Amino acid sequence: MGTTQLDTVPEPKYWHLRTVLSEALDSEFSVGEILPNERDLAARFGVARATLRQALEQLELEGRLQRRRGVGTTVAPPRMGVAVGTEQHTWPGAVGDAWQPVDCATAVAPAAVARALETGSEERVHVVRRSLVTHGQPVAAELLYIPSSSVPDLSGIDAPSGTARARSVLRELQHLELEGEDRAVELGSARADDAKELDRLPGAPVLLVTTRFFAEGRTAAVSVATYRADTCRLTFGDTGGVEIHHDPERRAS
Amino acid sequence: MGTTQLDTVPEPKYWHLRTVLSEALDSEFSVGEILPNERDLAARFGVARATLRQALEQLELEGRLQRRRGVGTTVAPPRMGVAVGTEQHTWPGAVGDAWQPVDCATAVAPAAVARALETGSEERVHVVRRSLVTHGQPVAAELLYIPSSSVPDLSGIDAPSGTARARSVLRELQHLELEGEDRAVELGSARADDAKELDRLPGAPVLLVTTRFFAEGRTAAVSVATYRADTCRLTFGDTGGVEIHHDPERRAS
DNA sequence: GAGTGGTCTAGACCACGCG
DNA sequence: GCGTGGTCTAGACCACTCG
Repeated sequence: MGTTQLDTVPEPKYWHLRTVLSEALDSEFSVGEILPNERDLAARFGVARATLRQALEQLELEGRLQRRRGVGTTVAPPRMGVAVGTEQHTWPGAVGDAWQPVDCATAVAPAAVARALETGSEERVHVVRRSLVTHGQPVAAELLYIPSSSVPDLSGIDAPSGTARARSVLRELQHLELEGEDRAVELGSARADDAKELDRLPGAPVLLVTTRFFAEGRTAAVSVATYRADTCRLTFGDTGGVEIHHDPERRAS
Repeated sequence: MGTTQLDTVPEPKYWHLRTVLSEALDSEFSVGEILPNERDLAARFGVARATLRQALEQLELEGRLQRRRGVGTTVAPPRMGVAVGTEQHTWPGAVGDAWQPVDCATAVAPAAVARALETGSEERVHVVRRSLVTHGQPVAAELLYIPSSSVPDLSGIDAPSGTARARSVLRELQHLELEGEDRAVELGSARADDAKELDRLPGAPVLLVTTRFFAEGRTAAVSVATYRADTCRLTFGDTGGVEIHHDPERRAS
């Protein structure tokens, strides 16, 4: 006998748990249902609460669960598709744009943004804050950096800041002819203020979408948008995208 | 005296630690440098190792650090931009495609893929595995699902499976006229096999890119690509994208 | 106030890479 | 074999929500 050594590499407990829970979610729970609390679940599976939590974190990352302090853990609905890039490019704030202007101020852009805008690193630019809400749920927060040179006729316009100002800046922007845009997506963690706006805790995983807007042969505006990674699927192209991931019917019958 | 209660809401230790470490990375470390080990760092900051690890996890999620078991924690280089969608659409495997075919088999597609392909849920399709390596580093793994109807002339071709077969299937695909494509990006966690291929642990955060390819008025192929979220920034559009995030020079001088 | 998830601790052992 | 990060435990307390 001895050690037959045929035992496969031991799978971590939390990973195995994740799988077991995932299957249970498919077969025994429906969307919105509340799971037993963490202490009970941990006891039921015979693991420490921290281990159980590691498994839940995975499932939350995958958009399968939603946890809220003081409330409980619920089964999340499938991720919602959010259209990010359509084939026909338009300025932010154009008709049909679902984003809501929140306010506007002038500030010095972060160095990397200033570089993209080719403004001096001391130069103040317009910063329009917008937010995207779908089905009553906050989905994304955006900061739009617009140098004065892109909105030259913004002079004696009424409000110095606030929502009205934001609308004015966006309106002025439409006067430029948009020549193209350029986009990047990466993983990030929510800063404290974004987290609050998105109704998440600081450090929550988010998808950062950075867009450069080109006009008059230069970068006329830069947008940095923060999407909730747990609830969103970003779609590109006109047709809306397929919902492929996590499919309970995976196993062939 | 009593509790003046003016103390702000206590920031979690791990979050504060993340900030402190982040600033230290900017000012005192350079790319590739090895940090002190976790036990030492925890002691230095007077926290438990688990707390310190929570802060490191955040920084790894943000692409600032790279941790490898048995080796240590190093300062990560800036994320590399990976072009995902170019304006001129082409089939996978077209000239200039950086993906490497790995092998090919026939299998029953996951239910959601089968639905997109409009094949029967029992029908076997070609599954081409490909991988993307940049600068000697594995970056992404892909599964390409191609129904037989999309590659009708794939008959007496030599190899029944393996890399040669994969190439044959891709070559056949070029004969169709590509009418458009459709893409979605979401956060996921690496399955065991993907994790291995990407040189990560199971559950590592990844960006899932799902693409539908249209030809002859239907979905002719579906690609599911898994990108390392820690090292990649996905770029869309022709110009390559800006590197905006994490910029040490954030503070204006 | 009771119950939830979120944070934190102090310790143990394991899997891996490397010399 | 040694040092690294990865997993796991058993417990404590905190912050939040809701009845």
